[in-house]
Amino acid sequence: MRQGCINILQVCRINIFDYFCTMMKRRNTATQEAVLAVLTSKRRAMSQDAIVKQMDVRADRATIYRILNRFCEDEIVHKIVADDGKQYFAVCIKCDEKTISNNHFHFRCTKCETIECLPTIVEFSAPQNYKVQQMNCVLVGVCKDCD
Amino acid sequence: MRQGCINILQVCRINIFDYFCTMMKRRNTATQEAVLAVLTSKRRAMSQDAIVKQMDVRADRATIYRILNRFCEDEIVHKIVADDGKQYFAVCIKCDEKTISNNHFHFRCTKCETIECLPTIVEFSAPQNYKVQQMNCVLVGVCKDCD
DNA sequence: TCATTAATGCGACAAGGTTGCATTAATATA
DNA sequence: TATATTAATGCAACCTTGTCGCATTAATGA
Ligand SMILES: [Mn+2]
Ligand SMILES: [Mn+2]
Ligand SMILES: [Zn+2]
Ligand SMILES: [Zn+2]
Repeated sequence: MRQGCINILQVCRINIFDYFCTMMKRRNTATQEAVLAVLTSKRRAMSQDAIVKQMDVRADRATIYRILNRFCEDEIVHKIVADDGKQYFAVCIKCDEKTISNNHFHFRCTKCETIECLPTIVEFSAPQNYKVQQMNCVLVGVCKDCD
Repeated sequence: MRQGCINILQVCRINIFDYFCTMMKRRNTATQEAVLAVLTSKRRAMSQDAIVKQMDVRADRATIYRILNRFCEDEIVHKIVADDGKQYFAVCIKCDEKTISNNHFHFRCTKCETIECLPTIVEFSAPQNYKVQQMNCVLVGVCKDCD
């Protein structure tokens, strides 16, 4: 990866956490910063246990969940429930060239067991008088790196 | 509902269970028939506990799950994991005028708390070299009956 | 420096689902 | 019909994921 990219990512990460602390009036704690750091560096949808494994700071399970739910409330992270019934969390990337909103497909690779946000918007025509407020769409298969 | 419809549904249900017993070489048991009867009569995606509540025969939780997974193996039922992380099961309807395959959206109504199969096929264009084998797509909102 | 209270750790808990194992009963065959 | 085979079941134990209450810690503002 080019140096430029790393810088952009790092600036981005700092900005998100900064936004979280100042705009959302959250306290600056090592654990919260570490969780966000993992999510932004991996750029994948990750489960609680996967996140903990990547963290340098130790933290309780309940705390991690509380942090993740806080991130969701503040809309810097979104939650996906995969077909294994587990919750996965991914940063809402806004510093990228293309903004990825919440209405996109997710892809679970059965080989590398990762879940990623696809830049593919979910298109549908719901039947008459159905009001769609959220969606949770996961495609399952083999990703480009595993085939 | 017209008498004709009921007849068609009942014939259909008998045929599915008959198919299950003869073609799939499964034994004819009251519990299996009861589970399938609930699913075909409700025509909704139902969770294990919702199914049990509708059953006249009593059966163990583990047994119900084993039956449902057996139905999935034999492809007379399909499984959806909703955004509450729970598994829901729905008959694969083939006796209807329009066949509903597995590649359709599901809709969870937050008011009546039901999950139904929509006749809306999931359309998407996965990125280059991604192989999609299954999907689990749930739209969440308010259904036509609740608004 | 101190007061406020958000954030954390710990334990307990619940829900959902699976598995092992003994028992029951559906089916095929004699 | 009687018997053997083994699929299906019931029960208990277990695991995983996620949440909650409560005491404690520490970030923040005054
Ligand atoms: Mn996403
Ligand atoms: Mn369906
Ligand atoms: Zn992969
Ligand atoms: Zn409804």
